Amino acid sequence: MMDSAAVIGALGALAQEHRLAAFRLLVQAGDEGMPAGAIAEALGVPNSSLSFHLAQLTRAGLIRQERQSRSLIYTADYAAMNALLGDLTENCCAGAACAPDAGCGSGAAPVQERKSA
Amino acid sequence: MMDSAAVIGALGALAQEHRLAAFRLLVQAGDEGMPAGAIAEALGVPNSSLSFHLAQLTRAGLIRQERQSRSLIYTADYAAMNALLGDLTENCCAGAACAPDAGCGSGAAPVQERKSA
DNA sequence: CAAATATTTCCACGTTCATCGAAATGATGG
DNA sequence: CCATCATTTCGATGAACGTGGAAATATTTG
Repeated sequence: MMDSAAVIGALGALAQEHRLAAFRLLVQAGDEGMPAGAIAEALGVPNSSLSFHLAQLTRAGLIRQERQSRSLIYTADYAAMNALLGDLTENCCAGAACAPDAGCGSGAAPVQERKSA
Repeated sequence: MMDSAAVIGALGALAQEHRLAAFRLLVQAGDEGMPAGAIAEALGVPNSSLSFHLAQLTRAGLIRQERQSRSLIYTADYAAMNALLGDLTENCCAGAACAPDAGCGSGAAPVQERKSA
């Protein structure tokens, strides 16, 4: 049951090209996560700019930060994302076409496996 | 399969207090929709401000406008919202806790019935 | 401690966003 | 066609956002 402010914060955090891309990247990276530098390189965004965006995502509670020696590893917070989707689904469900059955094994990204890459 | 730009547009459209409230109101209003004035009053936002927000939601494809004599009736576009949720779900599904089973009949808002109000 | 590495914070800049009164546009009725 | 009602567009203003180089902050290594 996220409150409106949290929902708005999460939506706003994802409503930006680089942040959405970063979040998607982290979701695909799985629990292993990725260091800030790798994300910046993958996205082609300067470190300082990316740092700003990662801070936004962190503040929204969508990702988490954890230091691993020199690097700061970022990981997606699935629970937070599911809470957001759940909240949105609740408020979208008007009896009409509800419960989006997309993705989730359809073949989009069978992630979480390629952690040994 | 919304493209990134569409997803960002929709997220950005919902990431604002008054717009999220307006969208929720329209979802609950069902196919009947609501005239701009009624939304403005319900939300306690000046007409001109609300008009701006409704335009944003419309541009994002989340709501639709239809004139009914003097009033402009707005209705939520469930398909668009479901497409958004589907896209987000796809990119959130990392094997972990996927498919948000919240709402959808749980008792949140058995809407779509009270259209004869 | 000094050098090297990984990231963040600071700062200044231009852009976009949100607000709301006032004026303009559209539609209806007498 | 004039008055009225419903809504939007215009315009100005202040706040928040996105950007990226330079400097500052951790952390490991020699």
